[in-house]
This record gives sequence, C-alpha cells and structure tokens, in this order.
Amino acid sequence: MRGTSRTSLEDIAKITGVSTATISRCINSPHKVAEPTRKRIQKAVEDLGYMPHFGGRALARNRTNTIGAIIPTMDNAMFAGGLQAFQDVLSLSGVTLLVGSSNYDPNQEFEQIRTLLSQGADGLMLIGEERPAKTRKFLKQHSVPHVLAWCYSDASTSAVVGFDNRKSGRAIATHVINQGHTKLAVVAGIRHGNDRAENRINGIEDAIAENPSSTLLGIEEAKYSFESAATALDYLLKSPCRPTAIICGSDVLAVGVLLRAHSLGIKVPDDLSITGFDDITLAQVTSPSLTTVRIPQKAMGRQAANVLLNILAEGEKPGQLNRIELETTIIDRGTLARL
Amino acid sequence: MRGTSRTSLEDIAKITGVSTATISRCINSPHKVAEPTRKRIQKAVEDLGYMPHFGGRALARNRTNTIGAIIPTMDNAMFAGGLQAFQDVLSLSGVTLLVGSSNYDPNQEFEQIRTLLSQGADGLMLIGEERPAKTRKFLKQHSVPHVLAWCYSDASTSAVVGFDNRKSGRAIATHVINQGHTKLAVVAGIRHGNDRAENRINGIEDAIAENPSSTLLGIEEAKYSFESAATALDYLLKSPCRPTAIICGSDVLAVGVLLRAHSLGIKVPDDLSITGFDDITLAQVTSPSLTTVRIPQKAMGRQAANVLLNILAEGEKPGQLNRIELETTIIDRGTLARL
DNA sequence: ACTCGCTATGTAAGCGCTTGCATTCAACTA
DNA sequence: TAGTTGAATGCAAGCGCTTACATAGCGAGT
Repeated sequence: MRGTSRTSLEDIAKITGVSTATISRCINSPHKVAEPTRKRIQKAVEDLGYMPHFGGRALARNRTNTIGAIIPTMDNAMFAGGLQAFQDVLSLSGVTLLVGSSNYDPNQEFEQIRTLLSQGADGLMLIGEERPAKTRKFLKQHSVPHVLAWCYSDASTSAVVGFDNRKSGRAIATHVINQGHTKLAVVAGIRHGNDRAENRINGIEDAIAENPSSTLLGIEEAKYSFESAATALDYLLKSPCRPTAIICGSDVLAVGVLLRAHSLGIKVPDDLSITGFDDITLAQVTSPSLTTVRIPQKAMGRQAANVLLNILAEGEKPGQLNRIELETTIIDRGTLARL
Repeated sequence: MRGTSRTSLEDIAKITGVSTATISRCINSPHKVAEPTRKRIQKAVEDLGYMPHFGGRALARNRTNTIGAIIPTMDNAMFAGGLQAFQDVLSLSGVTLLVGSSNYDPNQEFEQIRTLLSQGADGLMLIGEERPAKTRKFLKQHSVPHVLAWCYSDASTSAVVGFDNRKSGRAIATHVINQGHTKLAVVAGIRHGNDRAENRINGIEDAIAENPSSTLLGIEEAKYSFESAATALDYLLKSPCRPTAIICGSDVLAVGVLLRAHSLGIKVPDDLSITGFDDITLAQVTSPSLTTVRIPQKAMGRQAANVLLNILAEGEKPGQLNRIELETTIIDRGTLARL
C-alpha cells in the first residue's frame, strides 16, 4: 500500500483501453458490460490484483457496507459466540464487521462509537440499554442506525434483540429458592454503567420479595475475574449467618467463587450451592460443573444482524420487527443442591 | 449517517466563515491556527458533532491509521488475550484495529486479507507462518506491511513476533518423558494449513527421537472442540498398548480429553496423564487443573503492535528489530503424574 | 433509406478531505 | 518610508470511485 502506489481504476483503464466508468460497472454490475470487454477487464483486474479503494468508494457511494460492534470486553468468552454469529450473518450480505471494546467504561464506549462511525460504519451493534445522556444524544443527533443486544425492554426506543436480564435473574433465584434454599447471597458484576448486572440483581431481589421465607444476606459487586470473585466470597463468609447458596451474575464470577470454595475446603454443593450466568464453556468443565443460566448467544448475534441489516436496507420503520425478545434457560448441572 | 446527510467541513466553514482548509488544519495541527479562530472552529465542531469522513480523509492522505488482524477464530479464548494487548497498544497511537477471522481456512484468510486491505488497512497482523503461494504472492505484490505472530522462525522473511512451536512441543514432551513416561500419544489440532499444530507435533517427535526409551503410540488430529478431542481419546484407547500420557496440542483438546477420561472413569493423573498447550483460563479450572504450556500472549500482542507500527512509520528496513522470539513456559499443575 | 430503440461505452461532476502554493496583513528592520 | 519577514488564511487541485447523462453504433420496423 505504500511505496509502490496501489493500482487504481485508472491503471486498469490504461491496460484495457476502456474508460474507468466501464470498469467500475464491470465490477459492480457485470451484466451491464458486454461479454468480451468484461473478460478483458476481469483478466486485468486479476493480473494486477486490483482492489477497489475503500475510501474512494465510500465517498462516491456514501455508504461503506461496514458495520461496527462495541462489546465491553474481548477478553472474556461471554461475547465471543454472539459476535461470531453476528459476523457470520453479516458476511453473507457482504458487510464487514468492525469490532471495538469499551472495557465496561461508558466513556470509552462513546469514543469507540465516534471512532467506528468516522471509520464509516453504516450502523452499530451495542451491548445493553443504559448509557449516558451524552451518548444517547449523539446517537440521536446523527441518527445512527443501531441495535442493542444482551438486553430487552419493551420500553426501548432503539431496536433491541436480547433477553430480559431482570426476568432471568428472577428465574434463577426462584429456581434456587425452589430447591429449598432460604439463605441466599449474590456476587454480581459491577452495576455502575452496566444495566445487565443491575437488572439481574433486581430480578433476584424480585424473587426474594415474592418468597418471604427467603432472605438475601448480602450482595457483593466484583470485577469479572476469579480473584475479585474470590474476595467477594470471603466477605460473604465473614457474616455470622452464612448463605447456603450464592447466585452469581456471571459464570466467571461463579467459577471464581467455586475455586475459592474448593481451596477453603468448602464442599460444593453440599456445604454451599453456587449458580452462574451465561453458560460459557467454562461452566462445563469445573467439578462439579456449573448450574447456570444459558444465554441464547448465537441466536442473539444472528438476529441482531438481521435486524440491523433490515434497518439499513429499509430505514427504521415503526414496525414490531425491531424488538425481539429471546429466552434464557436454566441449565441444571452440579453446583446447586436440593436441600 | 443516512437521511439527514452528515455534517462536512463545508458546513463548519459556512458557520465559522473560514475556509475548509483552515478547519482541516485546525483539526490536524491546531498550532497552525490562530487562537481565536481555533476557538470558534472548535465550538462549531463540538456543536455539530462533526466527525471527519474517513473515506475522504483516506483518499486525501493515502493512509488510514487502521490496521487489520486476522485470527483463525474468535470463538476461542486462545487469541483473545493477545488481540486485546495488540489493540491496546494500537489505540495508544490512535490506530484503529479491524479484526477478521478465517476459521482456520487459508482461502477464507485470503479473502479476509483482501477485505481488510480494501477497507484501507495500512498493515496486517497474521497468525502463523505457512500460507498458500497465492496469499504470499499477493502480500508481496502489494507490499503489504505485516507481522506474523504465534510463530517464530529464523528463516522468516516477514516480520515475526512469537515463539517457536517446535521448540515448545519438544519442551513439553521432554518434560513428560522426564517424569518417567515412556508410552506417549498425541492429540493435536488439524495440521492442514496450520503450521503451529504441525510444528508442535514435530517438536514432540523430536523429543521422542532424542529419548529412545520412549515411544509414540499414536497421533490423532482433532478439531478444536471437546467432542472431537473426546473421540480422539476413544481411538487412542482402543489400542492394546495404552499410553500413560497424552500430550495435547491445545488446552481445549486437553480439556476434552480430560472430560472424556472422567466420564470413562479413568483417573487423571493416576491412570492417565494429560498436558495441554496455551494456558487459557480453562486450564485453571478443571480438576485436577491442567499442566500446560503457557504462551506469552500479552507480550506477543504488544510487541507485534510495536513492530508493525514501527514498520509503518519507518518503512521496512533490514533491521534485526523485526524478528522477536519469545519464550513459552511449562506450567506444572495437576494432570501430569510422576511415574 | 430513415427513424426508433436498444445496448455498450464514454464524459465529467462530485463525494469530503488534505496540502502546496499564493495571498494578505501586520510587525519589524534598515 | 520602503523593504523584509513570517504568521494566518484562502485557493484549488487532486485522491479513487460511482453514476447521471450523453453519445455512438447497430439491427429492426416502416
């Protein structure tokens, strides 16, 4: 791309003796070009390894066939599956995916949005509902087509494809309570700027409220790492009244708790039950393997892509297509005891 | 970005009453613009939420400050850490990262390379050394600045930042042999089009050759999933002469083998030793936790970024800076028994 | 033979930005 | 006072591509 300047339409034009317009047509709508000319052009294109210049094209067409996704982190399998599915669908439509990560920081997310848009993204996929007014205003001001994933709310003004975190939180907590647990505690992700974590907690509280025999002994927030989950467990265990079950806001947290329990000699699930959230690979491999909530990652990615492509193609109509709720399922494995 | 057409330099020019040139300068080299003008422009930019159009800029500057990375898969934690580090360093220099995945398929990799380049990537990061002649020719023809990671070879003509897979394979096999194992078997990734898998196997074979008391009872190739690793183990166990240790080409494979061993009632490591490769999170959480080879992911990502940025800035000189070998380390945990 | 209606191709404008060069103007210097 | 300098800004070309419109060429219908 440097030094030897890239080959342009001009170059091909010189070789084939036709105008750049014809070549452009030959590339974008081959049927408009006569057979022999087409052959000739295609050969030249092949020989020179010509690739259209993205910038030029973007300028002329005023769209890039690129869309951006911003996820909180790449470091964690949590979003990988969904993103992969998202990408797969996009490729089918010849759309390229740009990925950014925000590190769970609303400001970084804002910056990433700006970056991706000025990179030419035609639309965006974002995780979660909640964001600062500044960000929302920006999205509106530029009328950026976008879809939210990993969350669901009837009230959303944006297109959204996901599941109701609150409902799922309530479901898992109810499930735990139904196993006979009454003394519960929670290890959750950091709520600040993370509506998924927040809503899951709210859901758990809902369940507690609905089951007066049960009590919530504590809520610890922790970063998504084994270490901080372990620390959270330590706190929780300090209390004179120990929980019999710990509901975790993500599998990473649950595994962190599990590992710490192991090393403290606490038997899981006999002495302590633990549940996770996400059902990432990790959940299958621990001993005992993790009882958790499965998120429809693949479906979410796929459908989010479809919704976004649709918006891009048709414009945003006030149709019902733009809000899709998916269900989570509780996967019963080995870390939840029946009391 | 659609409907209401985006704001351009022209718009800002109209508002502020200066020429587009001045505004461009104000954005790219503020010191060239007088204080009061600058203030005025900055306000307008802020108010309108102006973002430079990537395409226009790319066209005018003939560079994009974007670089691409193509990894075999996103679905697997294997590359995530390295990629994250890569990205972190790039952001510091204001460079955006485009990520593509090839699904371990050389043809898809080729397509991704084309895509990323025509998206304007100034340079690329690729995984592994081996690729089809077509791809190599393409890279050369367009003199695409690039760096290879996850591999190392003195002979490489490209910039390369990584570790020697063969050496590491040899190291882990030697380690296993030193624990007293003589009957070994291998569950490796699919070699075809994957020089890392291939070289690791070669390294293991080297170690066997150097230790005449040891024998290699079988090599099974498997896709990177628990299921196919499990199947591979089944094959290996059919043999009348069972291995006492299975060296796996990746942690995912090792965990697959471990899980299957569990369900077959085979005790690990008493009845069977297992080693992994990569040291992804997974390796810490199994019981027993996995003895494996740690790859310097973060360092690799960081340094690859530096090398690439350097090449981009200075051009490719025949300096020694462009080839960096990193070391892997054996992490001894619980799946390797001393015989 | 003449027009009509195609199809295949060329012409040229313009997308938004950067940048070399030209211009202006004010502050110095001699 | 005239000349010199340098800072601040404007002018305009051009990056590579697409596309509306113009043109050319050709067979068919009259």
